[in-house]
Amino acid sequence: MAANSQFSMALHVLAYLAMTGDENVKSDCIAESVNTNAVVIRRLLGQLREAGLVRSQTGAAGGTRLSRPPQELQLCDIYKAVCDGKVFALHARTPNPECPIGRNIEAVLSELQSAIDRSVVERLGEYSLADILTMVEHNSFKDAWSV
Amino acid sequence: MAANSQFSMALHVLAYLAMTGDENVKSDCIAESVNTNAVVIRRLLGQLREAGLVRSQTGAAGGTRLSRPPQELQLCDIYKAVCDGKVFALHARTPNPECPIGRNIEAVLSELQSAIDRSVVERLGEYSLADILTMVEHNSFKDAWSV
DNA sequence: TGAAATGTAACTATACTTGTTACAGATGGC
DNA sequence: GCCATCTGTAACAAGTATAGTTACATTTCA
Repeated sequence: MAANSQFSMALHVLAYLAMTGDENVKSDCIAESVNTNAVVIRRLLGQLREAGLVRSQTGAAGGTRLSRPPQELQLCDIYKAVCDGKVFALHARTPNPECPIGRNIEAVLSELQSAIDRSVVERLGEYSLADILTMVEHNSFKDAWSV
Repeated sequence: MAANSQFSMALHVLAYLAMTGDENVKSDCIAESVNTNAVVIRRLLGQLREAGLVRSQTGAAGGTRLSRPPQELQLCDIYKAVCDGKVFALHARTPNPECPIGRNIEAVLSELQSAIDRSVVERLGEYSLADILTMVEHNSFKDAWSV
């Protein structure tokens, strides 16, 4: 229970909603598919809702559905909705400013961090939720992720 | 104290070793620059040594130095030496195999994970430790990381 | 009004990272 | 040979993030 599986769960949840189409889906149903607790799902849906990716209704007959068709949901939007988007972290403590390296390394690392994070987002932007759904339904992912 | 700053520390340490050149550097000196404990540095150096990026000598007058010139140390090698290289994690629990999504999503996510991780490594492979040292020394990182 | 759903707070268990102390082993200088 | 000095590593503490769980207020429809 350590690394961040939020993105994986989010894709699972959204693929499920894409499959069910334009109807309210209960968090219990999703939780059963993901094999976790319904509250975990509702927490995740909360982030997706904030990002405008899904809509929810409270009350009886309530539930959640996609706010846009799967073709219009890019993976980078999903990633940004549930992750902080940092591939690596900067120093925990600020380095020694009296050292020539320590004085300047943070600025350089920060730029590098931005560049790497940006490349991840760009790569994820090449695919939509519809692509994921297609691959899941056909179970044919071979050759799908162009190298 | 949560996210992984190993890669940042590794770049700092290696930049320091690149600056000092071909001499044995004590973990105490590096620790002072990074602003942490010498044991933390020695632990990190252990991983870099396993990956063949540095050499160490025990005993008095011992220390650590680069095993190759900075131009030949690619950032992707450093990344792979100290990180597991996963931008995101897969499900904590295996999804429900009786659900059409749950049954196939893991394979698709695994492929996606590989593709994203690969793109990070490729991006990091565009730079060497010498590039980092140059940027740190000149403190001119603007425009350095081509978008 | 009541059943059924969401939204959210609170708590626990687990695991990872970092920092720290302690000490065995290696090495070079005297 | 002895000793100061360094590495390598085990062991432990502290802080923090994720995930799982229980509980409950709130909303909504029939």
